[in-house]
Amino acid sequence: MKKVSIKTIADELGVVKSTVSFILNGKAREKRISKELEERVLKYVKESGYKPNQLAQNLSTGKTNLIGLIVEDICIPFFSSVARFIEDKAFQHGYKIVYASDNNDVKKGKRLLELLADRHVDGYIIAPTSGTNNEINSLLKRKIPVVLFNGSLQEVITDIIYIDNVEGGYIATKHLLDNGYKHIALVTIKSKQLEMDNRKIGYEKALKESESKPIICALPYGTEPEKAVGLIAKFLTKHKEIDAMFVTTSFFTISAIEAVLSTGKKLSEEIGFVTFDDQEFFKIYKPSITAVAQPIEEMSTLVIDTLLKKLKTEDNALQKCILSPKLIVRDSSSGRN
Amino acid sequence: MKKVSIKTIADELGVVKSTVSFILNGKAREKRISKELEERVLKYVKESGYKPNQLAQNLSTGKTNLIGLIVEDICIPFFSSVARFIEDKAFQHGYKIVYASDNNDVKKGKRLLELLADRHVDGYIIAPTSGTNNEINSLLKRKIPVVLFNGSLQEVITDIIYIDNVEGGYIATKHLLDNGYKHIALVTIKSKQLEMDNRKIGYEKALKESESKPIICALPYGTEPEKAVGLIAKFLTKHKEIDAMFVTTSFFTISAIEAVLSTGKKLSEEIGFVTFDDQEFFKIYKPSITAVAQPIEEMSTLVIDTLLKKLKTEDNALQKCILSPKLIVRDSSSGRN
DNA sequence: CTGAAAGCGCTTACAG
DNA sequence: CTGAAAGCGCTTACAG
Repeated sequence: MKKVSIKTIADELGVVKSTVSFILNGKAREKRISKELEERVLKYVKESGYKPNQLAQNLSTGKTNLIGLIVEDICIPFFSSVARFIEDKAFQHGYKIVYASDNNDVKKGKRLLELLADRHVDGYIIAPTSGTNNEINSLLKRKIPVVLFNGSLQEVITDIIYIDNVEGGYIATKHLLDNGYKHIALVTIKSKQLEMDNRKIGYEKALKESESKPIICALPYGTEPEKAVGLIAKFLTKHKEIDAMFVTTSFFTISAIEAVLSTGKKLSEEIGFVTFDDQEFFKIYKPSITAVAQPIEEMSTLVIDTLLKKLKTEDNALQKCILSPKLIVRDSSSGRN
Repeated sequence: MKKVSIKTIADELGVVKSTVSFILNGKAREKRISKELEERVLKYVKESGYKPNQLAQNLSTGKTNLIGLIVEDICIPFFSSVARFIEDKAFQHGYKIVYASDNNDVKKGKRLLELLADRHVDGYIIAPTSGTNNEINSLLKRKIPVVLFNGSLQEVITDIIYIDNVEGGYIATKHLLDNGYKHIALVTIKSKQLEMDNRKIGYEKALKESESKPIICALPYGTEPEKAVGLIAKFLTKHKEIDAMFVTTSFFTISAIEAVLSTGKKLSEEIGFVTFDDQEFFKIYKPSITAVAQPIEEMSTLVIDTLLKKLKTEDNALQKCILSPKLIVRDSSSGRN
C-alpha cells in the first residue's frame, strides 16, 4: 500500500499530470477534456483511494484553508460558544480553525497575528484588542480578509459584527431605574476595550435621563476574580447608598455576587443586579439573575458567513452589522418592594 | 518590498541555496560552514526580514507543526479549559492547535480524524469517542503520536491521561452516605463513554459497602438539558425515597438542580447533591455545591508535555497517568440535620 | 569546508 | 482537445 500521487495516476493511465490535475479540480469542461477520459481518471482515483496532498496544494496555491481565530481567552464561555458555532460551518466549507488567546494583551495580540500570518492562514476572525490596529491594517493591505467581532478598532476598516454596547448599558440601567432602584453602581474594568466604554456610556445616558449620579467602580485591568471580590465589597461599604449594581463584564459577575453576599445584603430586595452576558446558571440561582444577552448564534453565523464569502468570492462589499442585545429579565432586578 | 526567499539571499550573498538553508537550520557546525559566512548570512537574514515560507517547509519536511485537538464540544467548560492550557505551551514550542468537536458522535469523530489527517497534523490530542478505535490505531501504526485524555479506548495502546473515574464515583457517593443520606440516586447518561460507566461503578461500589440499593436514572444519549429537567423530575416523583443525588456529568448539573427545585424539595436538607466537574458558580450558589473536581491544569500539562516529547524526540515510552479526582465539599451535601 | 541537483506533490500559464 | 514545462520555496542526500 504505497502512496498514490497525481503522478502515479497519470503514469498508470498513460496521460500527463496536468490532465489529471485539471480533472480533479473540475476544470475538465473548461479544458475540454473528453468525458470518457474524465470518467476513467475519476474511476481510478476512487479505486486507488487517492487523496491530494494538501501540503503540496498549499504551497502551490498559497492557500491553506485555515482560519485564524483570535480571542481574549478561549475558555470564556462567550468565546468558546462562538468558536463552536464557527467551527461547524467552517468545516462544512473545507476550512479548519486555529485558535489563539491573546489575554487582551497588545504585545501577545501582535505576536499571535504574526505567528498566524507566518502560517499563511487564509483569513482571520478576531475579537480585537486595541493596539493591534496597524498589524490588522497591514493584513488588509495584503488583501487577507479579516472579520472583527465583539469590538471595533479605531482606524481599521473591515467587516465587523458586534452588538450595540451603548444600548446594552442603557437597557440594563434603565430597567433598574424603572424598577425603583435609585443608586446604581457600575462595576467595570479599566481597559481600553471600547465595548466596556460603550456599556458605561449607555449606563451614564440612562442615569442622566433620570437625573441620577453615576457611582463607578472600575477595577484595574488584570484584577483576578478572587481579588475583585474584596475590592467590590469595599466599594459597597464605602458607598452605602448603593441599591443596585450593573456589571459590564461576565468576568466579574460571580465576584460581584460574592461581594454583595459578603456585605450581608440581599440581592434584588436590597441590591438590584444586572450583568452582561447570559449564563446557564442564572436561571437556577436564587434570585435568578437578570442579564444583557448577546445573540451569540446570530452573531457567530454572521461572522463566519461574512468571512467565507470573502474567502470564496471576490466580493469586496464591507459588512457592518450592529446587533441588538437583549435584556433577559429575571428576579435579581425585580425591585425593592 | 518584495518577498525575500532563500534564493534571494543566496544570490545576493553569492552562495548557494543549500548553504543558506543549512545555516538557517542550525546545521552550520555539522556542515562545517565557516563562522564568518554563517554570520554574514544571519546578518543578511536579519536585515532583510527574511522569514522562511512555512508552506514550503511543510511540503518538504512533511511536518506542519499543527496539533489536532478533538473533543466532544469545545464549549463545554472542562474542554475549553484544557484547550486553553494546552494552547500556551504548544505555541511556546512552535505548534498551533486546530480544534474540532465531535459531539460524541462516532461518525463525526471518524470524519474529523480523517480531515485532520488530510491536513497532515503532526499529532493528536483526543478525548475519545468509543468506536474510533480503528482509526486511531491506524494513526499510531503510521507513527503519528496520539495522546488520549479524559477517557480510554479499548484495544488502543497509546499515551493516556485521565482521572480515576471509579474513585470519583466512589468518593462522591461515600461522602453522601457518610453524611447520612440513605437513598442516593445516580443521574447519568446512557452512552458508551467508559468514564460514565466507571463513575457508575464507583457509585455502586460505595453503595454496596453500606448495603444500599442503587437508584439509577440514565438519560438517553442526546437528551437536551431542558428535556432532562422533566425526566429527572419525573424520576424523583416516582422514587419518593430519594434523599440524595449524584450527577455524573456536568452536562446535566443544572438540569438536575432545576428538577429538584421543581419538586419543591430543598437541596442539602432534603436532597443531598454532588456533581461531577467543579464550576465557578458552585461556591456562590445557595447551598453551595459539592463537586468532584478534575485536576484540569495538571492534566492539561501532562497531556501537552507528553505529546511534545513524542513530537520532538524519538522517545517511545508510553505514558499512562491516572490522576486522582478531588472532592470539593460544600453545603449541598452537608447532611439532613 | 562548499556546491549542484533532485525531490516534496501539487497548479497553471503556455504552446500546439 | 492534450502535453511539456516551469514554478511554489524549501530540505537534504550526495559528490567533491
